[in-house]
Amino acid sequence: MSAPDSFEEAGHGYEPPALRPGGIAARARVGGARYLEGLNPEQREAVETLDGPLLVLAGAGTGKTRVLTARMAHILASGRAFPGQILAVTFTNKAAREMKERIATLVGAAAEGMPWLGTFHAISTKILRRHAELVGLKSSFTIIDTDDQIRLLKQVLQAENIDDKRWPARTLAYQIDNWKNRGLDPAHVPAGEAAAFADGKGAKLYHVYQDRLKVLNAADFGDLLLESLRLFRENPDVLKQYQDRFRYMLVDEYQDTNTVQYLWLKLLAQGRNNICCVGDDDQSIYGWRGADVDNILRFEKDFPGAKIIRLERNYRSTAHILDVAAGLIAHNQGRLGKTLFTDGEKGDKPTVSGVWDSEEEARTVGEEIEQLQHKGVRLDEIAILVRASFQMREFEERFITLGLPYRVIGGPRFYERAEIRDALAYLRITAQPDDDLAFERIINVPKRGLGDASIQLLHDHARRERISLTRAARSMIETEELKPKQRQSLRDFLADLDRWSAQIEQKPQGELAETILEESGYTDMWQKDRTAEAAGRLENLKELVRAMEEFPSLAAFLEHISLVMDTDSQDAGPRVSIMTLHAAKGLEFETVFLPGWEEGLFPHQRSLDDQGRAGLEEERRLAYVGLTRAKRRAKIYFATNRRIRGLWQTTIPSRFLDELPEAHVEVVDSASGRSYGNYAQSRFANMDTYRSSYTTPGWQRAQRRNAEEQSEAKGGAWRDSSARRGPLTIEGELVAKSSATSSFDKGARVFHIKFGPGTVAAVDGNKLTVDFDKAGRKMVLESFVQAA
DNA sequence: TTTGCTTCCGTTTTT
DNA sequence: CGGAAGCAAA
Repeated sequence: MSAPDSFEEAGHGYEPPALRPGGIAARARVGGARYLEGLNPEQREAVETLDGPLLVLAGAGTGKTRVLTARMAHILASGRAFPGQILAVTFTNKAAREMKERIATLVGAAAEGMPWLGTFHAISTKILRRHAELVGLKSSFTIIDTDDQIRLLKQVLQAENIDDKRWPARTLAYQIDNWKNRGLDPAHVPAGEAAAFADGKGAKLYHVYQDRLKVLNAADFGDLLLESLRLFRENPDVLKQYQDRFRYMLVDEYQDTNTVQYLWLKLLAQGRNNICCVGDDDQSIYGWRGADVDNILRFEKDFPGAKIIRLERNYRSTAHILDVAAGLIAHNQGRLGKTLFTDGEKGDKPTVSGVWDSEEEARTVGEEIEQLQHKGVRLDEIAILVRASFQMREFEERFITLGLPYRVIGGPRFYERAEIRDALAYLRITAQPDDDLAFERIINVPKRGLGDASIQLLHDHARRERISLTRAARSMIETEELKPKQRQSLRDFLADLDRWSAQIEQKPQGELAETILEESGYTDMWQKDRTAEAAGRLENLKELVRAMEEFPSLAAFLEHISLVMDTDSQDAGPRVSIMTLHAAKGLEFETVFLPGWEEGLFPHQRSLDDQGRAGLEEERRLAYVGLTRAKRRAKIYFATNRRIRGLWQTTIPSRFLDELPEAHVEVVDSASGRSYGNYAQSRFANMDTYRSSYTTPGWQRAQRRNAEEQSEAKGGAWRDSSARRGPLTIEGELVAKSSATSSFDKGARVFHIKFGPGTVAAVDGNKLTVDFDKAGRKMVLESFVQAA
């Protein structure tokens, strides 16, 4: 990022001609612009209102992205700005990418570049790199993630002699993030909060941490925003440059902005005052990570003269679904107010079913999906949206048994996986020998006999001499401080490093990465590992190398990796999606299953305890988000019993169920024909009808189950618990259907995607009982394993 | 330095 | 109950 790019010359202080013959403007203008076609009046107004602050309140499924992209096309086509003069911010890379693609289709290559379309973080980074020295960084600064952040904080705590048991680094990291989200640097932390951590040392630690980051020439995610805000505040001339430059600003998902982001936007908008924010207060579900709904609620006050346009015409869901969602969200108080409608069909009423427990819930959902499948519904049009990820397991297990293809969305991102982070650390340390965090991460991975003790010595030396760990290592292999074995090991490692860095210019980065991973013994380490995940990890490493090849150089790759690397591995074939409600925002499915609508789980107890009414309202918005994902069918479930932390607990139907407008909801019995939880009871909130948990069938069953499970192998318990439940269709069906004989014999070695390698213990038609090396005994369908 | 055992804790997650 | 993290013993 050293070469000054086109910033200085491109459009700085230069007015683009209103219309340029032969340019985009002329092309798009002919016969009423193409990008305006098919917009409804409100959407069109939102696209054409270019001057002054504008808030577009875009309900779920009302064509928000369409408006944003059309608006950009309009700005470009009308010659009001060059691509480089539009600032367009999103929260995720995915959103940014989608927007880029859609603009490209609208206006063709003209939008190429759109250099300032990106995430808050990507754009701040870009700005920060240009003026890094003004905030005490070098433009090549490293962006560290949460993991590095915590390790660094541990060191800080240690250096300050603070017991990291009583005051965990995680908590401090959380606190610092929190401050950064609110735009507070160490000097501005409120005294009360500063005192709350480590007996008043909170602010001091924050300060020390920031200093350490500067020494390491590093910034954490929070810094990207906070430091660029500081840059603007302390350097009015720099701010002015950007204010002049950005003739038009667009902000996606404005309800998710936190305080720094808000302040940052506000500063920039003071230039041209053409800021358009798009969002939906009813879909604000990230309060717990700093998003401040008030930002959107306050818009008119913050930006005087602001215009508000509501998009309420919904193009996604049927009327009943919208009515149910509307009825629910109407229970929230702090909202701008907006009611979705559709001219489309009424459709099916969303259903609410009570089931006995989570097992029956998974079974019922599984059966319904199979029925839908028979009706011709594609599996990738079906999603299961849960409140908490532990709910996923039961569905996964059920689907494995059924042989129903599914995919779990979410989970650790690609670049957060240990193996990827390790590989990146190797690359970082090769490219930038002074990257202490990278050094520390991999110095003993794979094991080189350089454990905590040796690292501590290195640290001491580095600190004493004020040099990086790599340099410290170089000088320490010349001394007697380390034991001979360690010294040799370290010497070898440094030799490796030198050899690798010498090849940076010679080899394409992909090849270099392969070499490094080979020679360091890293690949080897995983090849020797026989756990279930090892194969996947090696696969991920290959994917990393493949991804690297897309970049022009190793440095370019490293610069982008921390912000842009995505997890999207598009595995083929239609599958049911399982994900959290949070992960579902922005997506849509024909059919949506919404299990676990019970008090305590949804709304989540923690949310209620910590946030009170605000928490409840956010949970309700989450429910709203869930419902509005459905195009045609929404199916809600609640279980009467749920196992939480190993204990069976009797649960109460969620209050949200009572809030659904009765006229638009269908209450159905569970598939087993027995409706355990009585929805009618919950409607009138008669909690007394629930017997004490000591006498409920669930508790008693749990007692029996626990007793039995202790004396049984896992596989046996599985079989047994089904038998105990009376007639269980699934097992009978599967066995009956399987006239085919398995191609595996008892004793065969097999490999399962989820459970890893194992040995076949028994064969029953197309069902195998397998003793997995790691996961224990499981019954699986033959089609789910491969010969190993 | 590494291992196996104990303890603790338990919602959501982008960058 | 199950996973992660931390800690004492080999």
